[in-house]
Amino acid sequence: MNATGPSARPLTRKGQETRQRIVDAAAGLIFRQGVANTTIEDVRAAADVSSSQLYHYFEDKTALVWAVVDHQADTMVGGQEMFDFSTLDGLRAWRDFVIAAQREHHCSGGCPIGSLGGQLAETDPDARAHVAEGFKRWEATIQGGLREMQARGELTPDTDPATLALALLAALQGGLLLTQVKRDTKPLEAALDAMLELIARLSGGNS
Amino acid sequence: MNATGPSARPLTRKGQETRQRIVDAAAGLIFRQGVANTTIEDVRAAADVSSSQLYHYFEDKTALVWAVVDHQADTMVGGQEMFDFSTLDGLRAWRDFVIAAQREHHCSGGCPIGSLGGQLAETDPDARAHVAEGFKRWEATIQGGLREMQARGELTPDTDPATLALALLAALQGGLLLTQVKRDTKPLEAALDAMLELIARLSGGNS
DNA sequence: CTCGAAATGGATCGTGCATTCCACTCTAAC
DNA sequence: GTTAGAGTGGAATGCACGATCCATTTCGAG
Repeated sequence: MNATGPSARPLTRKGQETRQRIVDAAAGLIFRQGVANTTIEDVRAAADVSSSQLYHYFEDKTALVWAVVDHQADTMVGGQEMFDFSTLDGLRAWRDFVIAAQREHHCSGGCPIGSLGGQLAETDPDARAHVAEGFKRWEATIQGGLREMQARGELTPDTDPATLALALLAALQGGLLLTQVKRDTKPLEAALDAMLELIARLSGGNS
Repeated sequence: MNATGPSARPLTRKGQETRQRIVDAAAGLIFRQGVANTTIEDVRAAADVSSSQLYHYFEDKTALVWAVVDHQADTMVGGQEMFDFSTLDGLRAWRDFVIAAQREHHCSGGCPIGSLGGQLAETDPDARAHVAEGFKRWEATIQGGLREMQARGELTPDTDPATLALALLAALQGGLLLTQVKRDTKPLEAALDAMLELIARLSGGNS
């Protein structure tokens, strides 16, 4: 779950801090400008470290990217824990939150994990696996809520929570991508509302 | 809609062919390895041209990328014309086709336009606009079908075809992204099936 | 035929950027 | 307080890759 430095070197407290500073800086830059357009020099300057430190903590640029992927997955999945995916109101609150967040960013950047996936999937198989792992954890969170919902009888028994969670995550990712490209939250709203509408209908209501 | 060469130079037939060969080669390479990992030299070799020809037809690499974006949008939108988005059966046929296509590619590459959007949105504002334009045309196709469906009374009147088309496209994009990252068609299936289920329910049926 | 422009070939250049290296300093265990 | 290894600084290297240049051939209108 956490990319280690070259050959799992031991880290002092100070070392951990520096390493973290590097990952944070890299994550921010990569989110804003993409993987390919973020140079080691950019990261070096933003994290206020020397280039040797970068290579002290990370084998090379790809290793740093892996660490960023894991970091973003942690952040993203962690940030969803405050929401309740087991009620329609909880899902709606989440929907509102996601949309508001995009609006704040002026619809730029897309999904911190998803966009990494798109950039790395065909380039770096290991990174792709890291991203896939991140999505898996994310799905699990959503799935847990839906399963709970179903256990309470608020979701038709013939619905598969795993599949529905996957569909919801896909709608989110696609909505974020279109929103990023169009610089407009409408696609994200449309995608999430459509999925919530379906879930509402699957939970007995039908309007 | 079509990126022109440096200062709209006139093109002979042979010139058009060469230009097309370059765009085709670039599109293929970029689809397989991404924008950043496709070098001018790669394109040069694949298209079997000299580097001067590349710069004869395209101002620089970004201009070539724009042409590729337009080309992919044309291909994608054109390729959907054979489907009927105004009936549930037509939509299902489209669903099957898209999924089969992914399976053939071993789930790699994602959406030819969508993945470009993800890679270029924060890097090249002009390219982002080109991608947005492509999506707009794509939406229009889907929207047309849904509107027809509604005109026949097979879609509840309070449904907005534009919004639904956007949601469907988002589900497709997200499904393709997850499928690309996971190398498994399940996410794509889940996303499209969910949207089709919703559309089915919006067209009167409710199971 | 012929002349100007388009098309082509390929060598060359310049540099952005990942990576390496070595010298020096700090930390913490014993 | 000594020492081994972690941490830091910054200069130096090397090359991949985008871009330029110029010479040569082909095309097509008049």
